[in-house]
Amino acid sequence: MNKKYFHSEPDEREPYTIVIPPPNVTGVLHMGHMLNNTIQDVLVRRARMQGKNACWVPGTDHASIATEAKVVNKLKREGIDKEDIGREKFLEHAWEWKEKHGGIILEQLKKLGASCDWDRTKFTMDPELYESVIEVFIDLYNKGLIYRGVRMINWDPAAQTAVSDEEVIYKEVPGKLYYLRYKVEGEDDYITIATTRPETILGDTAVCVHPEDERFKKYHGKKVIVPLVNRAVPVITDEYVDREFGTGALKITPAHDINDYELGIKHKLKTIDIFNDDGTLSESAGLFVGKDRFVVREEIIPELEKAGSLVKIEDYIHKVGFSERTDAVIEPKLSLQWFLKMKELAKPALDAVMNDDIKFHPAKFKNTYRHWMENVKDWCISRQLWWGQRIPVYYLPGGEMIVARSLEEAVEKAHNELGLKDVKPEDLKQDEDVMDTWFSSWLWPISVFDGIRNPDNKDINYYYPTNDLVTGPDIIFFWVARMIMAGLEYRKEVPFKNVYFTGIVRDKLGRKMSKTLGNSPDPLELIKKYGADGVRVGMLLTAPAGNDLPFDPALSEQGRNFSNKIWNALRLVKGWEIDDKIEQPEHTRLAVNWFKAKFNKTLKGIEENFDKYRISDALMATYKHIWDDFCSSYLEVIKPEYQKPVDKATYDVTIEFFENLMKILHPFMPFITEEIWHLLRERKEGDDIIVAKLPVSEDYDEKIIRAFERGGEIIQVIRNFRKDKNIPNKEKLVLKVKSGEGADCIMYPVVKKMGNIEDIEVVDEKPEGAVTLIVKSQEYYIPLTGSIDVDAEIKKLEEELKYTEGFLKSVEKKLSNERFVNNAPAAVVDKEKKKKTDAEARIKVLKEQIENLKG
RNA sequence: GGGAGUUUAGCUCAGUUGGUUCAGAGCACCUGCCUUACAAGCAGGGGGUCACAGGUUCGACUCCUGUAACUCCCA
Repeated sequence: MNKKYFHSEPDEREPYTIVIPPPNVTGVLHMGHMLNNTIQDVLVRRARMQGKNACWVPGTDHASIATEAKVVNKLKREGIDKEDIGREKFLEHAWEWKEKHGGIILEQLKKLGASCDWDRTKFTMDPELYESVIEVFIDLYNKGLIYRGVRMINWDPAAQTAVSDEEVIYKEVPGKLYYLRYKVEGEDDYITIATTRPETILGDTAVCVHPEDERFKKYHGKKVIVPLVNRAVPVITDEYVDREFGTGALKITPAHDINDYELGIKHKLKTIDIFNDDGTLSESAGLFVGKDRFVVREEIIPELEKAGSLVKIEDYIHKVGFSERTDAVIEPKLSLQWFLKMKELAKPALDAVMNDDIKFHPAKFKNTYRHWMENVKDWCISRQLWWGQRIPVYYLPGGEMIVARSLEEAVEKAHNELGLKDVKPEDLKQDEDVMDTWFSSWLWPISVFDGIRNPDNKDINYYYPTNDLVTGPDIIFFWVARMIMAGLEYRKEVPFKNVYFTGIVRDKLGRKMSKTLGNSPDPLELIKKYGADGVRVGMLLTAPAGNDLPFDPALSEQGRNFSNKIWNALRLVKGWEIDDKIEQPEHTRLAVNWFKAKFNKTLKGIEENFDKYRISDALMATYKHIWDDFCSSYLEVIKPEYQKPVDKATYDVTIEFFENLMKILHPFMPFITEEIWHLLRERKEGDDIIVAKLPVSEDYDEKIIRAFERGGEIIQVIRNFRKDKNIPNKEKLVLKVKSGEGADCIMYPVVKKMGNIEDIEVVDEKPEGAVTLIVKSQEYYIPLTGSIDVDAEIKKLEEELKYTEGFLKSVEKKLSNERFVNNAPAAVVDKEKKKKTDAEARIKVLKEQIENLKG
């Protein structure tokens, strides 16, 4: 669409805003994106058609670890080492890479039909977004929420950077449990410990036992000798130790295990860091220096055996943390990092969700959210990388820290605030690290409107808070929670009103789709095969909120078939010859009235579905309404006889119906609906469906809907009758109605047309040689010229009778239960009574029929 | 190990405050049709002890308790 319909500027209309969850700039479109963005597009298109000023802001994030890794690899292939060319040159390469490969994903989204405001495309490293991040860092630092400290962090030895707790994935892997014995100092006795990581004994600074554990009481206060390195370390006691695990004695390596670290602080133990940043052993290990941790794990065993320290080895399955980005085994490591205090920020953010200022769909994720927020830990926001916003902190040779936007500002601060008048720019050294990518993303709903730097600008005031956020539950903490914190901190207002959590797209076997498994279909191939509309429908049909979605490419086929059905309906309608002199037939008039009512009823249901964010239900309702009600029912009724023209009134109203149907379908299937819209009638410039006014449901006549249903039932028994008796549809029949209460139905003209009935007339008695059809308790007769199979008829009727009698019995049983009649609400009892009389009437009819046939 | 959630037709899921508008939908399956919009279709049809066991109630898919299986999150 080149007509700028996707673009939005603030005006007097009500805004409707979505910010895209920014995909990784170097990524390519996968099925998860398809689902996610299809849902956003449905919401945006609907809002636009409701007359709101719809704005969907697209963009990408810089994905520091992933992108840096890619650029490093590329340079490596060219024989260039990152360290050799230095920071600035490296960043040039990174930008070059971004310009070349970045944004492919946005082009792919366009193919899907995503109606983003492409003029507003943002990138987390754009100058204004970069600056926003820096401003926020400085602000939070000044508020005392950001601090620098040595903490145990998750170290990714492959990317050589710290990662946050959320970026560690724990997996169960088979390993070994090694039993090692430590000699008690000065005695001929040993304590045996169990460990999964024998290489870390080089960093041991204690052995810990449970204070109550009788087995070890005699060792309290003594020292043991760490094998190989022969270091004497104390035996300490702590209730943390699980007596059941291993031998009940635990080796303590404060530098390389988070729990050991805590114990180390508590018991004031020494800390020996035996690893280098790349996962090899350092000088302080004393042995195996320079060798990789996993190599050492193998090599240390024979050494331990030689030393007589190895007791036994058992197979053991344990959980190991892996880096989300590089899949390297995470090394807990002590490191100097920047942290953001979370407690204060979390409190209001938790409240906002719990009191429904922000609604989660489905609501079950409130639990997950609360649990995390109540146990929130400080966020490690520094990354040892170059691709990202560099931490705005400058160090003086004396160790003083200055937080400043620029070197100039830092120098100035040194002069004026610290009184260090002779500080020169070259004396200052900026922190080498950059910030976590999520530290950009958490500002996204604000920073895309420049609301951090210019908190009172037109865009932010108009578009913020945004309406809906559509994302996966896997990043509820990474992103959703933190955006809420940032929103409340910087705008004093939630960043969005609703969060729609999609499911995770899986393959037919229930496996998560991933590149490594190769089980993900290429979305663009699918689009080529089934059309963007088809794929959109296929995705949405099986994707209720929060449920995982086992994707089967065949689902897109259903979507394509639906497109096909619509094209055929158009072909039918546009193929009619129009005659403005003929009258509208009665059956058509009835069908038109019925369809109006049915349309409004369906529309009401769809509106309710959208209110509850039940997108797939809304689509299914639309789908059935078009296929079943419009194509199978309405068009079949009004369809003129072969090669006969249609009256003008009917044609006009049918086009109108068609238009309305295309409108309600448009958010789901933008391409076909726009095309059909222009084929339905001549349009003026700018009369496009994307900006058409969405119909709003009106009151409707329920009676006519019920009457049509009844007509349908009659048609069905006639059709079954024809099939039974092998009477072709072309042969006209006469239908007689037994006189009485239920004899009338306003839809008889429709029945005549659809059942190919010559005439419907009311009679008092069953005509000679006629077959009886029963709808509810109303009798119909069809006179037959040939003979009828009396025995078969009787048999059928008797089966029917038996069933109805059984039914009556169960109802009577209920009604004869005094406690039911006394306790149940009157309406329920009445309903049962009605059922009873209906059943009785039907039984009477059936019995008479059988008598007649036998007689 | 701690917490949350799920369990309804072959598959994916609806089922609001307990009462035949509650046992449903789509797909798949079976049967018959190349009927002049559409075989990517039309007309019919079969299929579920609502995970299991108890309990509350006149009445339970729906409420309570326990059991089992699966999923996710956290450690």
